[in-house]
Amino acid sequence: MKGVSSVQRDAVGAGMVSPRQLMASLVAEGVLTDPDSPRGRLLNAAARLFEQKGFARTTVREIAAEVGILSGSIFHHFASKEDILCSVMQEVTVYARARMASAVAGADSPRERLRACILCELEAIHGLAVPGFSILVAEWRSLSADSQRSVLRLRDEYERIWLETIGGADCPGGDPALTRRLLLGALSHSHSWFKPKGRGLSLVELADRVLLIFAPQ
Amino acid sequence: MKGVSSVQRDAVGAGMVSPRQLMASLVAEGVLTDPDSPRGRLLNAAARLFEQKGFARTTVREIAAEVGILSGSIFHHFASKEDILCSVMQEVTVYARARMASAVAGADSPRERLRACILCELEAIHGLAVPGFSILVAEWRSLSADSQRSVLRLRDEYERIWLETIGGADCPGGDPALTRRLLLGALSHSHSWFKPKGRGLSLVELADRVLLIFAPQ
DNA sequence: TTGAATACCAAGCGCTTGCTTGGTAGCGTT
DNA sequence: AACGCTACCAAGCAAGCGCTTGGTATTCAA
Repeated sequence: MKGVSSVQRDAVGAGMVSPRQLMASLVAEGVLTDPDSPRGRLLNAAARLFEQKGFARTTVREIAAEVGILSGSIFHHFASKEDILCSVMQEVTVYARARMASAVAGADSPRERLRACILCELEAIHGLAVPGFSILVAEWRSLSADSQRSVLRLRDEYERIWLETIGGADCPGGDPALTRRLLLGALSHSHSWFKPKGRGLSLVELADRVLLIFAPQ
Repeated sequence: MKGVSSVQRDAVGAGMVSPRQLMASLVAEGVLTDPDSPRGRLLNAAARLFEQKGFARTTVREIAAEVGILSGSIFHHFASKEDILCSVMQEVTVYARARMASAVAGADSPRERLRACILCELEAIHGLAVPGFSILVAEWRSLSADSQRSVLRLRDEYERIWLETIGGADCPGGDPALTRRLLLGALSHSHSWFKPKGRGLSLVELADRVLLIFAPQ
């Protein structure tokens, strides 16, 4: 059981399986691409670039260069550039869903579960836990309608966890779907202003502030 | 005084100057481009296209075709494609700022002022009042650092109004800057899910729900 | 030993892109 | 009548793009 005694854990993961363990089991299940395979390395490089510069401003030549191959060789692994984006989003969604399920499972009270959801998504958005997560919101329009559907299908359970958690906590308004949408907007926008370094808020503090607004005690 | 008796007003504008009047006075001041001039028509067409398909997926040929000229002729009005985006953002910011100032001036209590801000921004985001507003958030990264600065300078007063209004209402947390950031995220994300038609929420109802969360009575 | 599969290279095709250049038509001023 | 200004056209350039094609090295099972 290597990796269990890993020193650094992210805040949500305390008491849960390690990120590495989680990913390894998902790879073993066959629902996630092995990050050490050629395809996996391409997906990671693409995710990083899409997050940094956006989909349209990233070229296949850059993605290829990032893993040390020529641009044409990419198309032995993906049908098109959009296929790369779609695959990145699918992988990110699968991993984020597993992480979210694990996060709420480790929380006891309804309010603690909501806190775990918020923190889990914040960590995903800021690349601490799920590299490429912010692409899901930022580059949604770059995806064809068909690809959008394929990602949405994977995202369903992720959102179901959210809705049940919000429904369990007593949030004002009594409309979990609306609360979720406002929360998603508020949290994902933090990607463009939150700086973890410095004397400002930490991610955990931010999560608590958000919790205080959306589920006042 | 043509246009004053305009039948349709947006919700925030009740009792205020009409959108046409406001824009006309800003044009007269020289801070806004006349929408009937060649440059103004190009800016409007570009704003519409950037909003629909995004900056990167819009070509200068499409913008030109929208106003019935050839692509090369665009560059007698703008230095580059990015200059078009920057100009759109500047114009949008100037107009939105004037509208926001007018909105809070028409509200009496601190809480009403916050409500007016929220509704005003919602109407802007959904293109009912300020076409192209959503570009400010969606395409921010498409702008060079210099252009970002030039837009930020114009945006300062807009954000100042927000911060003072939030500071005046008693929002939980006691951190107007954080509240503003969460609000901006929540409101601008509504662009991707809110459908005004149908039996769902209206924009005014949405504003009230948001107000209830961010400034509970 | 052969054959199939995987992963990649080398070269470049066809197309689109933002943008340039040189010239012209119309209009108002002097 | 001559000038200058604005607005635009016609044509196309250079660069960059996603992607294709034909071939090669390596691996591994039969």
